[in-house]
Amino acid sequence: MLEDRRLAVLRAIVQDYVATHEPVGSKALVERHHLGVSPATIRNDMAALEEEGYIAQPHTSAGRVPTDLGYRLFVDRLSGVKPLSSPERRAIQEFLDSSVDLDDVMVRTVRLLAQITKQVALVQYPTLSRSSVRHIELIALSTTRLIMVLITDSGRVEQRTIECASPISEIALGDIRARLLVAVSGQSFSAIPEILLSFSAQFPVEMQQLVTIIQATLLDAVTERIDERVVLGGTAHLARYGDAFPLSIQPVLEALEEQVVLLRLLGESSANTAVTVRIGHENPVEGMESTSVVTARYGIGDSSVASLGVVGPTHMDYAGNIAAVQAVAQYVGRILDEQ
Amino acid sequence: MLEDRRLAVLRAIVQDYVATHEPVGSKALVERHHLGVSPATIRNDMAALEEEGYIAQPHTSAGRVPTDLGYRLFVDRLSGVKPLSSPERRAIQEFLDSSVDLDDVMVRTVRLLAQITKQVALVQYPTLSRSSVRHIELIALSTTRLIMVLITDSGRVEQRTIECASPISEIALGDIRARLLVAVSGQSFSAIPEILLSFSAQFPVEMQQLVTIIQATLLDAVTERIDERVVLGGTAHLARYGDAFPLSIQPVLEALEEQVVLLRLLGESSANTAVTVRIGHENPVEGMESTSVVTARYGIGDSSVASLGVVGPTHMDYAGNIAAVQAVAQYVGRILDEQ
DNA sequence: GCTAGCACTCCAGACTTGTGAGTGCTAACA
DNA sequence: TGTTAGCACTCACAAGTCTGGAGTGCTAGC
Repeated sequence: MLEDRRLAVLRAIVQDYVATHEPVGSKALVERHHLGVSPATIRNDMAALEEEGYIAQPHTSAGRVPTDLGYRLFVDRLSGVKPLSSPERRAIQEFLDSSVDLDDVMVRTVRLLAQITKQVALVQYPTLSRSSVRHIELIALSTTRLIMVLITDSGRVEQRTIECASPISEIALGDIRARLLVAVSGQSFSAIPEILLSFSAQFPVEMQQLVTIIQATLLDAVTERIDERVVLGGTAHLARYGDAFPLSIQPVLEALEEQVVLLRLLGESSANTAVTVRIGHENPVEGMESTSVVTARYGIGDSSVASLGVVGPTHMDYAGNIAAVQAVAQYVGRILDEQ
Repeated sequence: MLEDRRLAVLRAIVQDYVATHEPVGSKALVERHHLGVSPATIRNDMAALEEEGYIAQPHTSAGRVPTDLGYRLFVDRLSGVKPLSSPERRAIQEFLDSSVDLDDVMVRTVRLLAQITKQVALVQYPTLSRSSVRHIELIALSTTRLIMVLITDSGRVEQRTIECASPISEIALGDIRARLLVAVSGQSFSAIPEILLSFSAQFPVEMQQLVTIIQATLLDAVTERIDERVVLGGTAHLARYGDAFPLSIQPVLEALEEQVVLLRLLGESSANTAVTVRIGHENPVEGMESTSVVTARYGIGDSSVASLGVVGPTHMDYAGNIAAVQAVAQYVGRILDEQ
């Protein structure tokens, strides 16, 4: 009972603080939420909450502000998800439905997510490790340059230009192309390295150089992780906080320019479908100690393939953002499924 | 002579203001630049310059600040380019030399430019209108979906997925593929629409639907302007200005999220190789009245194909930025030439 | 266990004041 | 005619002071 009210107080503090960005005091609390007790009582609860580290005072005689720990408790036990309205859901559906290819889906998703949440949005490209080769093409651009185009069963196209020291004969190239096609077509990416091991053996010594370089390029293409690409959008929302944003937004903007950082932010979400929230210093990235990250895995079929999420100040609307991230993750999975 | 000194005063004001971001007064001016006259004289010149609209006072008893018009005059007649140091040049060369494909060149360029100038950098993809078709491939992904891959002589790969209402027969597809290859291979993009006009006539009626959709997709691919893509980087530099940046950086960040806006910013630079500077309200984009844009065309061979540039506050280091943009444009052209 | 009351703290905003940078003007000078 | 020195004037800015009010913790009583 007592315990219950204390949590209610914490919830109220978080909600008010998120709404106003100003320290919230005991009196304002009883006025805005019908807690059924007097400010004095709330003060006792607040003292206890502060003792336990969930809230803090910027200075004496100021209201309380949730700590990272407080947000954590709020998210874990108190927030609940705020379901999207059905017009919102419909908007998502329609918006994503009209995308034409993978790049387009990614760009649209990031825009959508940024727009709904009014935060910075991140979307990671789906991993290709389970892809298999649909087609491979080798085309000469000049006597010493050629291009390799790799098409996967999911319709993804990868390209590589290859520079060769000595001139390439059309015949040799055709030969390699044909054999390569036979060898790898239909094979999964993960099987390719194995296959390539013995591939060059079937060619005469004078072609070895060319074969080797083509082989290396293909190997590079199938082992390169496209899922290390992250699309970013909505950075303008950062500026909206003005002074309310702790310190400057510069370190945050800087961090967000690094692909590596974006990947770390999206991180390894634990569960498969659940939404992960990293609050403040729980975040592994330097310079982003005052931001929170809400991420979810999205999947094609029922295997999860990559993450997406939003980044914002710790005093964000967790319930809303969690709902949005979850919903978008679901829809993206569905869209990719269809394609 | 008098005229000369007045311009020297303007130059000094711009330089000091750019360095300090604070209104500059007559006394400070004679101290920092050896103008050989007294503050009182400078004041007269300043009054004249203000009269003519080149400088302004934020308020009485404050120093002077250059107006957009003042910057304009400075850029046109006073600044001169500040050549890059040779280590800088070497760094550019090395940095760009190690790029592997077009996307990579674009990304590296934008990073480089942002880093050198400490501003937001923009790089437009080179136009393809003079490209020609090297190879075209049609590959079935499922019974109703196929992918078209178009490879240009410059090594650029364009892809499109095609959805078909009725199942596609392998034989029909092979047929179309072969004829399409004959029809368009080696042809320039600009010639393709003409060629396609009569293309579908050679197929029997039951294949018309498929042929039509493939045709439409190809047409779309060759007429789509890849040069409408712009890469952006260095947005974190915007935040560096803090309060020094007039108003908020939010509208600027918002504007920069729109591809269309980026294109307008890069705009049609007049001359071929010269650097174009748009100052403050000269800028065609709403919300960016207090930013300046320095752009240059870059070219493959000696035809100019696209633009790159930087965006920053009007009180930027024009001499430095102009030099950097020019140099990078040159190197990028050279790199693309080699490829 | 809750509440009312009270003394205490201390920020935020309003107001005041002094300082100094900067100006424009005028009169003298070269 | 252009330059300079001097002077009175303006006005933002910083520092200092004051005050109201929001918020707290504590204690005694219900």
